[in-house]
Amino acid sequence: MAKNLTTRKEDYSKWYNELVVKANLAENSAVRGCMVIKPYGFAIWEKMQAQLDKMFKETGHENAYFPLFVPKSLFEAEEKNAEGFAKECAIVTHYRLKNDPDNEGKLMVDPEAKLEEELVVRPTSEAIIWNTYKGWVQSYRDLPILINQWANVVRWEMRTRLFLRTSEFLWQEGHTAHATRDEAIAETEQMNNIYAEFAENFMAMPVIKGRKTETERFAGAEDTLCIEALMQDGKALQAGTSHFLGQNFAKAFDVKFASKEGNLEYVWATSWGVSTRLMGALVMTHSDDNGLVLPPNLAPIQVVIVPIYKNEEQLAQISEVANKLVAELRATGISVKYDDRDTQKPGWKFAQYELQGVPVRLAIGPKDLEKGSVELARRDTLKKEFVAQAEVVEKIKGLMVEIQESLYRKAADFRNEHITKVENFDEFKKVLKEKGGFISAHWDGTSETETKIKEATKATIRLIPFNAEKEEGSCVLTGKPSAQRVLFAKAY
RNA sequence: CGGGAUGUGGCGCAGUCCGGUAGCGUAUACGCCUGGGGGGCGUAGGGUCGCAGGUUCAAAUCCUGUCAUCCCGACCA
Repeated sequence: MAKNLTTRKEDYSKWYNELVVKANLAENSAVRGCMVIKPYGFAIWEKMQAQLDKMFKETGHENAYFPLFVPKSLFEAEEKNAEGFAKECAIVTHYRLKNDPDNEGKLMVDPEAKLEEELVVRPTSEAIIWNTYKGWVQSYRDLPILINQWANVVRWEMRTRLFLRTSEFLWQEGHTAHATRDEAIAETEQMNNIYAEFAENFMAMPVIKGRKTETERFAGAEDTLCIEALMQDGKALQAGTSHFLGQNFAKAFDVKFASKEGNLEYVWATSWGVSTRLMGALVMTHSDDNGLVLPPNLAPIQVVIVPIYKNEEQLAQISEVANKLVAELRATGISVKYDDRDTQKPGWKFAQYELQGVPVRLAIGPKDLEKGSVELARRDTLKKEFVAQAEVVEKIKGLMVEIQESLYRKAADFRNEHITKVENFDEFKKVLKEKGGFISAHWDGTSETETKIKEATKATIRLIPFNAEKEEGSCVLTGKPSAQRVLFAKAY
């Protein structure tokens, strides 16, 4: 069993940090706040990317790429957006180094190489993209523009954690331009739904869809939709956001088009994104004290086969069976690894693949050769059974679906058990402290109340859920009338 | 940026109070035995003790500064 992993109960955040490193997902780098995503972690990210990219393209989007640097004058054009990010921007001020005359062998910034205009390293790309779109749009015939980019962005964070919050992270950002308000709103909703579908069907992570309050809204947006997930420690995590930007950026960057009727109008905009933060969400949704647990739909290796042998002849016999299974499994689209390295012991391999969350493990030894069986172990339940070699491919095909569903169900049960309705503020504080999770409560709709609750409890309104029934009530803090419950939680 | 903690072979740590030849576990390399859940025995290699100053005959140890990491706040996807 995983020897050195701190348990979730002992210290959840330590467990997370250790797991990310020990499962070979990522590690800290020599650059403060920036991580190295290791091959195994990147393979999971690539699977996420591939699926999302497919979903974006199926809904008519195309990929493009915009610059890393944003001239300060462009950055500040949309004031609210600029203000929102101002405090966490990295800025390029110079373009050259030179030998330091006072310090042999060292370099210094050449003071004569100061840029006339500073460049902001993008914390998000609205500014540079809208400046570009200005040149692309003249007529309603040029619309809509449906573009996505896969990129890195930099937000100078004070406290960082692998995947959850790093100064540089990878993400995709979609930026669309539309002729009408309704069309842009529909796009915003569509993308939020795509995120939800991805989270639930591929990450096996249940999410709640809803709308952000004014305080939590994206800087520069008129409306922010989101999906929120619940982690095993009872904290919420924003897993994706989709913004209706109204005409804010069109006005800031003067992006107008001639409508069918011949009027000059500002275009309507959306932007939407998910980041490598999803990796953190994936870890914290399913994994256990033995290590990572990956849903089959995102596992880089879905099945691993470990031979158990005492000598070369045995290995040769086992490999014959194993290679046949590999071929059969691959033919059905299952990714499988036959780990016949002689440099590691079987027990070590078991532990390692468990730590790395491989959904299904097969072990084949001399006894199996006699019996025509294999030992099959499920990562999610840790249960082992012997399966006839002739039946194992069918069995695994079924398991891929079953494990995927089972992980989702388990996470959904946990999530549902951790949505608690409360009717007054004492109850609110008690539930937050003792149970955690989402708290469903009435709210009077004001930012003042939201802020007071945040200051008193550290819980914020995660979202105003879409699926909530309309229910008259009174605000949990002020007692003022409220038409709907909202979900509060402490958040990542 | 404030409060706290920690920096010692690749990794995890002891040694620091009370200055006197740098140690343990693990990992690595080699050999043999092993092989159905992180194996056993033996041998070997590997450390300017975060960095820079200072005190001292002598500093991992004491003093000053500095940097980094982690935890708790403020900020945030």
